[in-house]
Amino acid sequence: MKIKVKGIENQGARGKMNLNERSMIVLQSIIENYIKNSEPVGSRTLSKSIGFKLSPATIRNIMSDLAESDYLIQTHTSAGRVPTDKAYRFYVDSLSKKPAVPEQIKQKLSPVSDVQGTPVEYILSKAVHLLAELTKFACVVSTPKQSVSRLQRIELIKISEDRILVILVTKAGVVRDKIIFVKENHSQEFLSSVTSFLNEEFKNHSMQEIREGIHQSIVSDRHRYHDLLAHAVRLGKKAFELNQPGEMFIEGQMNLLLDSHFHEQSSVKSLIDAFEQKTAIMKILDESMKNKGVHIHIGIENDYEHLHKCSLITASYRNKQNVLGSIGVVGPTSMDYKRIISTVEYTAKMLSKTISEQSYD
Amino acid sequence: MKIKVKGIENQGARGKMNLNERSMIVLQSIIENYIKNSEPVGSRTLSKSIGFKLSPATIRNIMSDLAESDYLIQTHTSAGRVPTDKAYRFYVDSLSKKPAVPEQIKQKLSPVSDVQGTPVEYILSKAVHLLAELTKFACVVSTPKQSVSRLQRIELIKISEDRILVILVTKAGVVRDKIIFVKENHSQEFLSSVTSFLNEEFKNHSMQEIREGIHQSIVSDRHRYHDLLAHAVRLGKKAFELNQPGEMFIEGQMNLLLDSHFHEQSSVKSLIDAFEQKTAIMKILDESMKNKGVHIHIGIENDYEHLHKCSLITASYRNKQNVLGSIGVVGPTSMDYKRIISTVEYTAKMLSKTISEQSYD
DNA sequence: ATTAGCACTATTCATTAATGAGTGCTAATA
DNA sequence: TATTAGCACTCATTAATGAATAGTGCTAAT
Repeated sequence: MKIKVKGIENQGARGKMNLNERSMIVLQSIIENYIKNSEPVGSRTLSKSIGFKLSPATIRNIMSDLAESDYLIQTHTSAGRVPTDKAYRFYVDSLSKKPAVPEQIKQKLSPVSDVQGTPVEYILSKAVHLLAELTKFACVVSTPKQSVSRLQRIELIKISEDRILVILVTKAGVVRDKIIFVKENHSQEFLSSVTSFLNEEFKNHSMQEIREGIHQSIVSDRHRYHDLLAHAVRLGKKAFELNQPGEMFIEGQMNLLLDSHFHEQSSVKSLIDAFEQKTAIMKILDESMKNKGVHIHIGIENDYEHLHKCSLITASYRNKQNVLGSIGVVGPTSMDYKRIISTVEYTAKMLSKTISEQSYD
Repeated sequence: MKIKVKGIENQGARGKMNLNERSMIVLQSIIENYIKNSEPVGSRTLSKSIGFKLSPATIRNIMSDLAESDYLIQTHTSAGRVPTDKAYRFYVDSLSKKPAVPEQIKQKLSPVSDVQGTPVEYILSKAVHLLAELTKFACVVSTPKQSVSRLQRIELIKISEDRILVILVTKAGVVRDKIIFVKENHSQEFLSSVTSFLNEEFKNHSMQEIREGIHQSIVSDRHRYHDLLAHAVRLGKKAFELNQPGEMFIEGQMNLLLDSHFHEQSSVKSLIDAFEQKTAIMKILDESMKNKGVHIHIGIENDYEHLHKCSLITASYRNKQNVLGSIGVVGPTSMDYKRIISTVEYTAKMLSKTISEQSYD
């Protein structure tokens, strides 16, 4: 069987040519082979594993072209070829139809919905744990951003003479508590009044809005004429002050060490650094909240240098109202993108579903 | 200079002899040498590094005896000798005077007290993070056990028709929340009454006591005559039900990989397993709460097989009233015990101090 | 009891050679 | 003109060898 090649803009100069259909198939085949075996793939192997008949020599020519266009590299002269990040990018972009999530994976992730009714943090940690188990890579999940979520309820509880416990419950079902210190010794009855006032005033508003609203209340002077209001505003300001930075749960870091890629290369130190200062990964997760669907960051595409040997697959999770956070996988650039992408996507979906059902809107 | 040897029960048979003073010094010297350089130590090296004059040959004799008594092993015939777990046990037991904590370490741990006023979990994570940074090993800390801590306050908040948010504040300053599902649609006023009742009834009692107390209330039938009481008991039972298993924070797992010992031996897999199913380490932390002071588990002494190449140094932390949890270090058996022990001890002390000051008794 | 001396042993390191997987190029072929 | 067979060449990997080294154990002398 011969394959008809419709060269798309196949200009003379090889180095600059676009990929024709056949070389695309060859490239895909190389990539999938490499993903599977983690070993440079040579023309002979490929000639066998590829769907149609093509001699090693011909394949060598194609591979040579692909190498010239930076889709492949050789570790040394007599070695097979290895896909570059550019190749992986091509590969994931050409994955048009997402494969159905295997029943087995669905089943392994089902415990996520079992923990419905528990604190959101617990659901998240369950999800990220299972994801790590399934993918055998490191997995991360960011806790719901406080600023976007909207207030379901605030409660002020007197704990001691100078301490008040503030409980914030958001529509997403997230409970945050913190202790604020006050100079005046308020009675619990008084705090109850303030609580009622704050709830009436701010329920259903986002934390962001509330902070701004309170700021305005302070700027306006209507509260000067009302003692309760004045105190409510002052306490509220403290209560709603954002002090907890966004958190992130990490699971399965150690998985990466079993992966041959990280084991051989001495990029272990890099990985350690990457997870040590979590900011870079956190940033990618935050970014992922801005758009729907699965996000893919391949190797060199990452801003942070220590992640240059890694790919990140992320997807945001949400309740009915808002995007809350994201969950993702950190693995080698040669990961099985098909599988990981669909798994992450499905996990995010499960997470969204579970959290939505215990949200309050 | 010659060293007079007062042999303590130096019976003829070498294999069964106790350690005389000189061989003790030699053993200590070997251990400290090995801890420092991670390399088998030979008679020649030792002859130089030891405090007093002794020829390599003599030292060889001593070492031979020590090897026969299972304090040392050789990796092969022509290698120096390496301390066994038994040797490390001897070593830590003979560390009578704990060295003062270096000012530098104190300084690096000072941020622990800076986070006073934040949730206990945050203080814990700060402490364990710093400990990992200081020791360069993996560190763990268990969150306060709910059962032992005593109730400062309970609050029931109506969230939706069938959901009630329960907030438990313990004397230790730990806030726990959970959502319980109910069939009846209670009004918030009613919940407030129940709240008052529960607070009056159970404040200052340990969770354990409360659970038992409520059980008794149910067994007795006095509540049958009182509607509020009946509901209070029913809600309280749900509210105080223990559903969150003890948690544990882990930091610096990756540090272990940089350690030459784990790198060379392929015991990495074991370590991964150990941290994967956290129960074994959790059990050791729990155990550590039962007695005061620093606890040391050396290699083979650990029940859990995957920890046979590790030593664990743990210490409990507490508030004024109760032991709350423990913090610890997981490292290679050849860790610098002196330094690690004093660091863990000091960290636990800092933790206790910081948490005590924001406890409510 | 201690030590010097010496034979012995096992690791480590560098060198060498053989093997093999894979390429690039050229000439033959369909 | 596209494909293929054939061959020379390259480089990593492996095994084998031998020299250097660090260490011990034993024995005889001090």
